[in-house]
Formats: sequence, structure tokens, C-alpha cells
Amino acid sequence: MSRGAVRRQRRQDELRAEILANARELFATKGYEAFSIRTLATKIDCSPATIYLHFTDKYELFEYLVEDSFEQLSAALRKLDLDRGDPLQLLKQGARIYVDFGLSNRTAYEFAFILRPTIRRATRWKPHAAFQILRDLVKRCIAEHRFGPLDVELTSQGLWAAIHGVTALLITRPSFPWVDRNALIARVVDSAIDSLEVSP
Amino acid sequence: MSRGAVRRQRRQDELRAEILANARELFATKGYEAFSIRTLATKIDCSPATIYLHFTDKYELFEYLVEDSFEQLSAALRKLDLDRGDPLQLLKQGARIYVDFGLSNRTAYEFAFILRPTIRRATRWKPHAAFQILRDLVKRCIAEHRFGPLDVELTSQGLWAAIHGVTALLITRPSFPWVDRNALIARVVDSAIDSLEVSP
Amino acid sequence: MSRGAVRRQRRQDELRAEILANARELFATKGYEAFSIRTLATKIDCSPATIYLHFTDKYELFEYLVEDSFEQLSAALRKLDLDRGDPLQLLKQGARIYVDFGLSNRTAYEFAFILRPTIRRATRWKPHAAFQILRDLVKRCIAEHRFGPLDVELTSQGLWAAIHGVTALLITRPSFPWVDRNALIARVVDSAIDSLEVSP
Amino acid sequence: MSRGAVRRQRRQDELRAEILANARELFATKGYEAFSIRTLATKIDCSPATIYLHFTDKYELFEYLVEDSFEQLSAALRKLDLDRGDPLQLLKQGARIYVDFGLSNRTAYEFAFILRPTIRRATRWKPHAAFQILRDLVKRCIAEHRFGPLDVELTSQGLWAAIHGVTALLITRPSFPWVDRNALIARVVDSAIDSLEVSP
DNA sequence: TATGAATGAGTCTTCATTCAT
DNA sequence: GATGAATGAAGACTCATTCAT
Repeated sequence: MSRGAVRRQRRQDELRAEILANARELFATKGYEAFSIRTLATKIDCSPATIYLHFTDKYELFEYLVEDSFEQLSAALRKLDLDRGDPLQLLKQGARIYVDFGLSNRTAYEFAFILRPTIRRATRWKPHAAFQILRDLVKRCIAEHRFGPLDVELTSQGLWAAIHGVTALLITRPSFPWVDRNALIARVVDSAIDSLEVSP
Repeated sequence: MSRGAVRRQRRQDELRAEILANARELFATKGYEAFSIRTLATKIDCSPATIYLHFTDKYELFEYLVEDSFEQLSAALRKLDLDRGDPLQLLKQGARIYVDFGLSNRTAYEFAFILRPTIRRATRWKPHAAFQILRDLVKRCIAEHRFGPLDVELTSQGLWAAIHGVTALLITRPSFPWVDRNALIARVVDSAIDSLEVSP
Repeated sequence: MSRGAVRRQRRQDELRAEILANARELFATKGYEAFSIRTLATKIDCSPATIYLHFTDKYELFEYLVEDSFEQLSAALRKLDLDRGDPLQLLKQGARIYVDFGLSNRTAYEFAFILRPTIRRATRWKPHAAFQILRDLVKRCIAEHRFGPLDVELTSQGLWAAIHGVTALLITRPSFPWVDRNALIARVVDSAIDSLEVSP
Repeated sequence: MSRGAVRRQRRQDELRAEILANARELFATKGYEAFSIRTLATKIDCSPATIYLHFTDKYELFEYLVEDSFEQLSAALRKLDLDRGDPLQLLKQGARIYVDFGLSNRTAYEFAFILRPTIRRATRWKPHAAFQILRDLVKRCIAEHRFGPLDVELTSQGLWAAIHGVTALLITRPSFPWVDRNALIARVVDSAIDSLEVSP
């Protein structure tokens, strides 16, 4: 690749990154419908047509951000050393990472679990990688007798539901008079997991 | 009030009710932004301008439906005889009613806890009546020593978060491969509450 | 109807008429595709949205003008007293009226026989009233032995084709160095009809 | 010219040919306005900018195709041996070739006689070579006393008009319930010419 | 009370064209 | 010679809202 081409590519990438960053922001604050390519273009100071050089349409842009958000969440969870250590501790840590990820990456969390495009161009929500990780940990907890002989799928979904609950509420109702967030999260996570434990 | 005035008032009320019923439907299927006064007017066969005689704008209409939805939820919960019986059982029943309400009144639940208007005209989300009921039950559980000496507020919020989690996911991600819904709900409720119990 | 309503209706009708007149003009000069609702709106000094109060979309507006043009042409032809007189003379007069109509109502003629919308929303071109009149005259010519025993349909279509030819060329290629228009039209009409005559 | 230059020139020419072939197709299906350089570029798998290396703009491309179409039509007509044989038969054959050319080369015919670009950059339609051939035959018919002492120009234009009529209608109104096309064409041609003949 | 008409602003998207490389 | 990137201008169309009636 020539010097010029390299430079061009770089500018290109920067622009794409800027589009994504701003789109993320806008989608999350406005929701799918109220998000407008025009506004986005204005915000990053380019013409609407330029956006279309990178994404074929609004929905594709949205979809990309959803994928990307799942990606980020999985990445965060993969930082755990999943195969070693007490699975129950790992599960609690995982749950905590999940919630924390949501709170420090609100927009990503919104894409992954809250926003819904009106045009459901056949968006089927399938178990995501993060959920797989959770499930694997639950499986280990059962296998290693930290939990009773529970149904893996049921347990995992129940757990996910509980931690999604805190995360979603803290994100979407920030003005509610919440108690200390850390305590709240801890309580939800502990309640959900402790009850499954085989008492020693 | 004269006979005529009465009749007029009645027609008035009917129209208002029709507006509300259809608006609820539309808001819930389309979301705040994609909802259109025009479409609403067409659906109930009147002019857009007529809607404005009952609600000053789209947002006010939305807000009304939010209030109303909270109302409905509280009404459902008030069917419990809150002052008698085992508070722990009552709490579980209450939680179950909460989730069931959400699933059989998706639109109302969406208004109360999921939808967010784009224009955040300083909507402050304050503890709603349903939450108060929950809290009162928690308080009784503690007072009657079914729970340990827990923080009422923290416990109540944690509980709410968990049950909101299932409800919201079941509503907004219907195409996810959920396990049996009843079992899932039961698990979330039980997990959240059992762990708080003072072991007998 | 109240005084106010009448006045409103009148203004309404005027606007509609203005829309139609200007749309006719624009469609004819620009063609279907290049015609723009925006331009039309600007020309009659109203907002684009206003146009949509009268016609649901560009295509419907176009279609209306097509219908209307056929209507006008038929009206022009119906001025002939079709049942009396020498059918051959009537036929020649009819042909002449057809061409003259086209030349003095270019836009109407364009709608009826020249313009084609790109989006062919199933526009099936069916025999129009003007063509029926032509055919009836041909039928009479045959019945009254001014023509030989010709096929009515074939003869009528052939005749139509010839006179459409002159009309279309004179309209769409005005800068061609035509001979005297009257003579040309007369020639085409005469040639097309004389050859069918039973020599006396 | 060097070997390299020759090869380069060849590639060049091929590209140009491809542009033209596809542009012809697109212009004819979509009309002048709906034709898009972008679509063209996509179709032949090159960048829009590349098209501009061969034609200064959309209009020039269009114009070239018009010229070229006239060219093709003349070529088809020149297959007649114009100087020998019965001029009247030749004229009929010529007319038939004209119509057939139109029907089997719709796009070319559209360019030559039907399509009109919106931007009329002062396109003056001048007598084309095909017309000249027609006129020459008419002249011979008169000179050789197959026709009466007619005005050459008037006769030629009249003839052209008639055969353009069938051709244009058959092309632009294909869904009309036409009688047998061959018979129709024959009728139009015969009618137009027979009437000019000096009866033997 | 109810509404038909009207509109300004804004939606997504496409286009012909230019220009630096 | 060829192109990828960029854009200004324009396309059809929809909407919340107002206002005269």
C-alpha cells in the first residue's frame, strides 16, 4: 500500500470510529426511532451521504452497534479465569462484572439488552456469548456440588434475569432515589446466588 | 348539570377513553417516537386536532398513560389482603402478581417501567405505590422475624430489581429461547426471597 | 353548508385546480421522473405537505391527469354528431380533431399517449373512449359500404397508429424542419383513410 | 504505437463499449431521469468517476447513444439496394425495415425517436440519414411515375409519421390489446403508400 | 366541541459530480 | 488511467402542531 493509501485508510478509519462513537451515544439517548442520520452527520460535521459510505442504512448501523456491544460485554467477562478457582466465587464475580459493565457502558448495555428497533428486520435474540459464560459457570457450580442438582438452563436464565433487573433499572431510571448502588448490586447478586448454594 | 350537558359529558368521556385505549396500544407497539398522533386519530376516526382538545401534546398523553399504568399495577397488588396472613407468603404472592401483571398487561408495564420518551421533560421517577406495597410487606417480614434484621429500603429495591428483570426480559425479548416461563418466574421470586429468610 | 364552509370549499377547489394545472405543465415538460412534488409546491407557493392533502402520492396525481386527459380528448371527439352524415367524412373530421386536440393540448396528449411513469404500478393501457369512437366510425364506414369488408379492429388500430404518429412527432420534435403542419396532418389522415375506401 | 499502448487502448475501448451497452439498456428501461451513473457504474463494476473519463456527463452519454442509434437504423436501411428495382416495393420494404428495426431494437428506437432528456441543451432534431433514404425512395417513386406529382418533402414526412406511429405505440404501450402485429404494421405501411400510387 | 386545512421542520435516502491520490 | 471519498442538492414523504371556522 502506498503512503497516500495508508493515510487515506487511516482517515477513513478515524471517520468510521467517530461515526460509531457518536451513533452509539445518539441511539442510546434517543432510542432507535428518534435517532437520525442527519443529526449524526451534523454532529460529526459531515454530510449525511458520507455516513452511507460506511453503513448501508440506519438499521445496519444499529445492528453493528448491537453486535459490538455484545462483543464488549463478552470481552469483559472473559477476563475472569473461568477454569480455575471456586466456581461460586467466579459466578459472583461474573455477575458483578456484568452489572458493572452495564453501568460503565450504558450505551453498550442499552444496545445489547434494552433498545429495540421498531423495524424488527427479523432480529432474533439468541443466547449471547456472555450468557454462555454464565451458564458454564453455573454448570461448574453444579458439577462441583456448590449448587444442588439444579436445572442448568433454568438457573442460568433466572440468574441473568435478576442481574439484568438491577442493571436495567439503574440505567433507565437514574433519577429514582436508589440506595447505595454498590450495596444494591451486591444484594441482588448475593440473593440470587446464595439461595442456590448447598448449605455446607 | 342539564340533561344535554350530561350527555355531552358522557360522549366526551367516551372519546377520551377511546383515545387512551388506542394510544396505549400504539405507544406500546411502536415506542414513543414512532407513535404518531395522526395514526391515533385515524384509528379512532377523528381529526388530529381533536386529540389536542383532550391532551395538550403527545408527551402529556404519554405521561397520563404512565400514571394510569402505575395505578393499574397498584390496584392489582391491593387485591392482596396485606395485613393478614404470613407476610412472607404474601410477599411471594405479591411478587408473582407483579410479574403476572406485567406479562398480561405488557403495554401498561412498558409504560411504567420500560418506555422512555425522548423528550425527558424532567420526568423524575419516584417510588410508586406498587413499590410502597412491596416495601410494607418487607417491613412486616422483618418485624415479624421472617427475615433477619435487614435494611428495608435496600431489601425492597433489591427485590424489585430482580422481579423487574424477569418481567422486562420476557416482555422485550420474547423470541429468546426461554425455559418454561412459570418455572422461571417462580425461580427468580423464590431465589430473591428465600435467601432473606431467617432459617427456622 | 354554512357560509364559511362554502368559502372554504371554494378555496379548496381553487387550490386543487391550481395543483392540477401546474402539475400538468411540469409533468409534460419534465417527464414523470423529473417531476417533483417539491418543485410543484414551490411553483404554487404552498408546502409540499399541502399537495399530499389532495393526492396521496406522486403517482396518484399523475394517474389522475392521465384519466383527465383521456376525458378531455373524448369530450372533444364527442362534439361530432356521430350518428348522422357521411361516416367517411366524420372519420376524417374525427381524425383531424384528434390531432388538433393533441397539438393544442400537448400536455394532455402527453399524459394520454406519450408519458410513461417509471414505476409501472400495473398501469394497463386499455382501449380508451376516444378509440372506441374511432372504431364505431370505422364500423359505420364498413356497414355503409364506404370501406370494403375490412377487419374493424385492425383498421381502427392502423388508423390510430398513423394519426398518433403525426401528433407525437409534432409534439415531441418541434424543432424538426416540418413542412406546413396543416398539410402534413391532412396528408396523413387522407392517406390513411383514402386507401380503405371502396372506389366508387 | 507501442505494444503496451495498443493493449491499453484496447482495454480502453472495451470499457467504453461496455459503458455504452449498459447505458443503452438502462436509459431505455428507466428513462433519462431515472437513469443513474451510479447504477451504471455498479453494473459494469467500476467507479462512477471512471465513467466521467469517457463522457463528460450524463447528457453527453445520452447524446452519443442517440447518434449511435440513428447510425444503426441507417445501417439497417442501407441493406436495401436502393438504386435498383421497383422503387415502390423498395419503399414498402424500407418502411417495414424501419418498423422492424424499432421493434427489435427498442432501446435504439427509443433513443432516436422517443426519449427526451429533461435538460434540453438545445438539441435540434435534424433530418436523420434514415429519413434521407426514405426521401430518396419517395423521390424515385415520383420520378419513375409510380406516384403522382407529389411534394417530396410532404410525402416523406407523412410517411415517416405513419410508420413512426405504429412503432412508437407498439413499443410504449405493449400491454394494449393489439391485433396481430404483423398485420397491423403491414396495414399501416400499405395504407400510407398505396394511396399515393398512380392507379395503373 | 370538533375539525379540515395548512405548514415548517424533519425523516431516510439517492444522485451527479468533483478531487486528491 | 482509474478510483475512493466526499458532498451539496434534491427526492418523496410524514409529523406535531396550529388556527380559522
